Amino acid sequence: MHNELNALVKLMKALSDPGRVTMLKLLETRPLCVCELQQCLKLAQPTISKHLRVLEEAQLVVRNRDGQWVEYSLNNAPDTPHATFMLNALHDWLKQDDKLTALKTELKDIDRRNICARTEEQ
Amino acid sequence: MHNELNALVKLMKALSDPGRVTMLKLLETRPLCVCELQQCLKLAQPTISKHLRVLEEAQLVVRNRDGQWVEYSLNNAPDTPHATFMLNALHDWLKQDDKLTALKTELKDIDRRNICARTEEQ
DNA sequence: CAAGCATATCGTTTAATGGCAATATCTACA
DNA sequence: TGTAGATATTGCCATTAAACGATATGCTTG
Repeated sequence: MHNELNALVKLMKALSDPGRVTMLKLLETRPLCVCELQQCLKLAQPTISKHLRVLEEAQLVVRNRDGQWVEYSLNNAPDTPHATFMLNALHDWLKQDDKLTALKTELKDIDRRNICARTEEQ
Repeated sequence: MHNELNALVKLMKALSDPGRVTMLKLLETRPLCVCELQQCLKLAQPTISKHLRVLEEAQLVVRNRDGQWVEYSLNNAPDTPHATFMLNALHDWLKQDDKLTALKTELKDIDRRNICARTEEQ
């Protein structure tokens, strides 16, 4: 279905989850891989992956393999302009959110090369 | 919960349903009561009412009683600027949607004074 | 090519959503 | 006041969505 309404609804649905919005805000800082997002969001790895797939299908993020990691970044050239529009809007929003700024700070100390998913899960 | 993130997610959730988006697009034409929206959307009256409540809680529409009817219109003075922003965005979107333009045309022939909900349901 | 880590997928459970019929509430008016 | 129409609420069912553990896949490196 090449329906603009459907695409729009899918985009809005993708933005309808606090975890996914948080991910997008974190990706404003820099591209991140799954394990880095997992560290920040304290969610199980499959949950993060699934959220990222939703964001990808809404054209909000793109994936690039980086060795053993998969790096996700904000999509700055989506098929539809709506995704870009919403990413720009989101960039201006939530600037005062303490939780988000704390997470972004925390991000500075996170390095994908120092993360072991198995052991961190405990 | 005076959380901007939560409010944002609630706003996006409200925009995550094709029926609700359609309602907002129709309300761009003029204020509408429940029975008029029901005529356009072909959904049961309680369903329309429930959708309108979601839109209202997201600050996207306001309600005003007009005699025996309740008139809903786009909210142009919400507490948060996000709702206005999204209504403006929506105004520019979906301009080519055939189904929507057809509905808006149909709207011209719809008059709340000629609608009898009970009989229309058959 | 085997081991190890990162990521994706599968299967399941629980919670949230959307739809409707039935019913309650509110307004107008005879 | 009592009847009728418009809207809201309630209760219920079907579908979707979110979370997780278990497991499969992919890449890197010994």
